[in-house]
Amino acid sequence: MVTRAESAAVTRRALLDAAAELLDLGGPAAVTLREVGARAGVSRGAPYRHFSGKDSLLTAVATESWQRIGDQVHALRADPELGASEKLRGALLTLVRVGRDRPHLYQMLFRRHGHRPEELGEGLDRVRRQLCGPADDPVADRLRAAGRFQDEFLAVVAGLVGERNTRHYGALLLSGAHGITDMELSGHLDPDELDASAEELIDTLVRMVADTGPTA
Amino acid sequence: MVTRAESAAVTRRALLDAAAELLDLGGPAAVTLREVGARAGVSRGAPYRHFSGKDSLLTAVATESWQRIGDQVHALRADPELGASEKLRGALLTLVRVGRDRPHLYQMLFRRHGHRPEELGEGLDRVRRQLCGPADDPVADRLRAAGRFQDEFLAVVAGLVGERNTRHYGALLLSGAHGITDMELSGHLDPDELDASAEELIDTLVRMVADTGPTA
DNA sequence: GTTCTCAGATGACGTTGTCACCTAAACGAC
DNA sequence: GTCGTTTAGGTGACAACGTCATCTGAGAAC
Repeated sequence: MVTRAESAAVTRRALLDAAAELLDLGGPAAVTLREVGARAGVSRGAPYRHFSGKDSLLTAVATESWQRIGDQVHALRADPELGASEKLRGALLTLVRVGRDRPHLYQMLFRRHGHRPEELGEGLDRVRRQLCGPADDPVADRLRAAGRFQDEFLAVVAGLVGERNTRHYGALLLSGAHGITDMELSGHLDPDELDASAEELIDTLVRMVADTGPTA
Repeated sequence: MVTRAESAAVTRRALLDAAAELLDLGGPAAVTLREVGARAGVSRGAPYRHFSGKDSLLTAVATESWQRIGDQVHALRADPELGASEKLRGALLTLVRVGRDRPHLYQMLFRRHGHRPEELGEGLDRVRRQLCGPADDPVADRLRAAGRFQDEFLAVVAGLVGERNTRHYGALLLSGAHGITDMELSGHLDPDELDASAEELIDTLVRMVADTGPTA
């Protein structure tokens, strides 16, 4: 016999997996609640028993990905065979790797929420709900998971620059790695125009911070 | 009397303006072809006479924005009262300003296209068309407009680092500014966790490049 | 055994992007 | 001027989507 809680957990897992798979294949537009339900072996309305809507489901997928990334940096931080700058390089390249392997998922990691739905006329209720509505639960979870990753990352940065500069240079390094990844994914790092493999850019960034950070 | 070409150009302009306005108000989801048509004084199907679809319309809006940004950097580059590092700082802050003033438009500037629509099963034809289909004309225009901005930007960078390093450090600076902007917009630059106003981060970045770039 | 609870199924509704078809006015050739 | 052509724009229709109200049936609580 299968308890109800067990079966619900299995379904929830299957929904998340199906959503992640469809997201990888065709981006957010390909994540149809109908198709997600079908791949999870349930019907179109079933996801609403586990998530408040499509946005919430996609946000949950992003949350799990942030947790995995945080775990990876945690493991990398504990590796005794790596030096401080190697750990930092590895942590930054983790973002690049996720971006290359799963570009649509990467986009979800940095999705914006709730920007200026101020004066939307009288219609467009659907859009307003989408922007203002579920901005409480799942988004907060995602930012919390991202915060855990940032804590791990800052611990790595602290090994390279002084305690006093960790938060500032951590933000700079993180923004830099994200920007490099995002520029590459969006096709704005044209090799004919810019001398710019992501790895070389990150190496330059790490080197500059290692040279400047501790003494600044 | 109004010639047909004039009236069509007016309509096209009105469509672009309406789309940009709706984009600012509620993001891409709020840009409805029906509402765009209504605000432009035409009907729901009229936009298809000027753009191949919704994606093409939004891409055209982004293209115009890249052109404006390129013009701004061009004007800033010609300003005789600014030093090299001030010009660079101003160019980078241009991106930050666009991101803050018009976050949804900023997202369109770096939108991805055509990622892995490989094995999408038998259904989902709509998604496949959306990913593979109009990836020829309007996207190329957008990247061309962004390239013009990059040329202007690289000319600014060349004033700070040597000719030999311009393309590499230009890519690094551009990626850095974009990453900083995008992290701020997506809520990942928590002031409690990271010591990170966008302005300070960009100042640090410019200072590091100015110290390291010319000699590397 | 009876009642409650809740995961899931189903029908329905409104909205959307997109297309096929139609209309009429500007245009070019003569 | 007239006549066919071109084309911006309007309209009807269709499928797909997110979402909700409602129903059903099986585990859980007593």
